[in-house]
Amino acid sequence: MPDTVKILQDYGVSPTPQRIAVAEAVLHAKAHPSADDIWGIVRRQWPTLSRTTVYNTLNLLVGKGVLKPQIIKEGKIVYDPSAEKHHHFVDEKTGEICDIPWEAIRVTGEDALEDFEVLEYQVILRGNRRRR
Amino acid sequence: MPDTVKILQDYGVSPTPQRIAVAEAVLHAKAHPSADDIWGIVRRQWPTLSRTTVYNTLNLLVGKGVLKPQIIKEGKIVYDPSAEKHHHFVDEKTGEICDIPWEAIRVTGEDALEDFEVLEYQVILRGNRRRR
DNA sequence: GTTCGTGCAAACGGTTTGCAACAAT
DNA sequence: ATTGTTGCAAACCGTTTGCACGAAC
Repeated sequence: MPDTVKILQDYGVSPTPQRIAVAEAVLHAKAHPSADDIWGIVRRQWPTLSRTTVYNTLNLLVGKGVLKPQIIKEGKIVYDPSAEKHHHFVDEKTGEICDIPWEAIRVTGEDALEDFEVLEYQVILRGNRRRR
Repeated sequence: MPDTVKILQDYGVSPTPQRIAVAEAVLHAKAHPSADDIWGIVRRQWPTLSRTTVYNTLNLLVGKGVLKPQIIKEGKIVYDPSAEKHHHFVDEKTGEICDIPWEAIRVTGEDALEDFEVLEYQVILRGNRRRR
C-alpha cells in the first residue's frame, strides 16, 4: 500500500491531515465514489471534517492530476433522437458535442466480457475540433 | 421532413400542441440541446409554454423511446485514480459502475477522424452485470 | 503578518415534485 | 365524473462561492 503522503507530495499538494484522509478514502475506494460518498467514509474517522473541504480537496486533486473526474451518472442531460446510433465527440475547449458516425469507430471485445452482458455502448471522444 | 404528429402517435404519445412544439424543437435541433435549450427554442413561438411542460414532455419522450438522454456534460461526478486507463461499465439496474480493463476493448478509427483531434476517449458500456 | 487551509452558510443551476386549474372524453 | 395535461411555486440535490476564522511558515 503506497504512502498517501508521498503521492500528495509528488503531485505538489501539501499533505494536510484532512487532505490525507480524503486522498486515502478516494484512492482506496473499491467503487467509484462521489464526493458525498467520500465525505461519508472520511467522517467515520473524522466527524468534524466538512463537506466543503472534501470538495476543495477533490477539485485540487483533479487539478493536480491525481484524480480523474468521470461524468457517467445522472446530471446535466442533453437529448438525442434515438433514431441512428452514433458516438460523441466533446470539444475540450468549448464543450461542444458532435456526433461521430457509428461506422467511423469500431469497437471490439465487448462481447467477450464474461461478467457483463453488454446491451449497448458508446465511445466518448474528447479533444480539439479542427476548424478550417 | 416527417410528420411530428405521426411520430408521437407511433410511439403512443397523445399529440397535444405543447408536445408537438417540444418534439419539433428537439427532433429538428442540429446540436445536442438541453432541456433549457429546448425551452428557449419553443418559447420563441410559444411564450406561455412552461419549463415544467418541457421537462414533462422530454421525460415522456425518453420513456417512450423517442429520445435518448445523454450524460456527457457536467453533472454528478465520480472519481477515479488517474493511474491506469480503463473503460466503464454501468449496470442498468443498479447504476453500479465497474472498471473494464483497457486491453479488453479495442477501439479503432479514432485517429482517422479528419475534423477532430482526439486526445482521449473511453467506452461506456451499459447492460446487466452477471452475478453467479 | 501574510499566505494557505478549513469550514460554515448561502447561493447556484438543472431537475423533480406537489398541487391546483383545466381540458377532454 | 374520471382521466390526462398543463404550469406555477417550491423542494431537491450535487456543487460552488463568499467570507471569516485559524494554522503555519
